[in-house]
Amino acid sequence: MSSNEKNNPQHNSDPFQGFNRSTFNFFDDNNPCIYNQSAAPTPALDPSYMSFTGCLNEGSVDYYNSFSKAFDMSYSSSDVVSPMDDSATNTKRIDISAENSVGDSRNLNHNISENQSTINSSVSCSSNEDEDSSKAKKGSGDQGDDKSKKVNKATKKEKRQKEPRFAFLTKSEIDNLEDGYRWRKYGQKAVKNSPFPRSYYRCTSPKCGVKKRVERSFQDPSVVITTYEGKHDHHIPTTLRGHGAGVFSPPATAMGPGFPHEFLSHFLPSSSNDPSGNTNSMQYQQQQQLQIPDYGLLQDLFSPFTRSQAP
DNA sequence: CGAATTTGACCCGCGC
DNA sequence: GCGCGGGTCAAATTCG
Repeated sequence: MSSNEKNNPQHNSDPFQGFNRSTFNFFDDNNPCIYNQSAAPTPALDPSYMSFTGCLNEGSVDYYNSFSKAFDMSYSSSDVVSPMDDSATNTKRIDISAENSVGDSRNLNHNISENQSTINSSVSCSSNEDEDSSKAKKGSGDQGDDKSKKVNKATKKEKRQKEPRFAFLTKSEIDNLEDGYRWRKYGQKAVKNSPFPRSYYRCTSPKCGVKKRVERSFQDPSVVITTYEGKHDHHIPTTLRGHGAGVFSPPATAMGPGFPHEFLSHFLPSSSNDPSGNTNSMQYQQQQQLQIPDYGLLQDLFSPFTRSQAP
């Protein structure tokens, strides 16, 4: 929590406040995609930016395939995510290992510093089985006085599956960006070489093991690095308390473009787990929307998601 | 008073 | 083997 967030009137009154001038890039190593979301149209006209649609056209693979790959976890554990090497975006290629994709902000900051006008976000797709299974279950439970916990952890270790990981660089004044899901903070750590701490959040939904890490770039404090890990097995809660409640349904549609975190969050629930069975249609809608070669129409991009989430 | 956050301690992996 | 850094836990604290 940071009391800062809680005391932040913007955060309380308008969860989208911080998103208005956000720039999101997401891509994988095969299909660099940048989605520039900005209230001001200027950045979209900046040649250094690639529009979302342009991104789709540019890449040989449609964006859905891109994300499919991401969720299919075709990468190996210590894979290197090479976000992009695209002169059109004036961005240098950097290699971000799964471990460092977000954890090591030095790489990210390096990337940022290479081009302050283009914020690169890595959708780092990594099979973190080893990392997750080993690291997810540590701490006091292993302290010898509770063997049952130890057993549970071992069990969980076996069950633990590969978790996709997605990192975003988001230009926002708000650290904890609202994405429609409810998160509980379970830790905070100082980041080496950075004055800004890294916060660890876990989805509050039962049985949903999705985690996210939030940290701020020390070289560009306006950039928030958010890493999602895992897939939500549920829809965005509609009973969010406070600022979250009801934000994403009608308002998002009315407001135009939704927040890309929300956008991505709709990818997170696996289709097989979707009880409503309409995921495919959603994906279809997404693809259809994305075919529109007009940046302005991106305002409609997220509407289908928002509508479909209504219970 | 329940829920969420804070924070120090702890564990583990990795590099040296 | 040791130290460092990342990640997690859980008691204490704060908040609504």
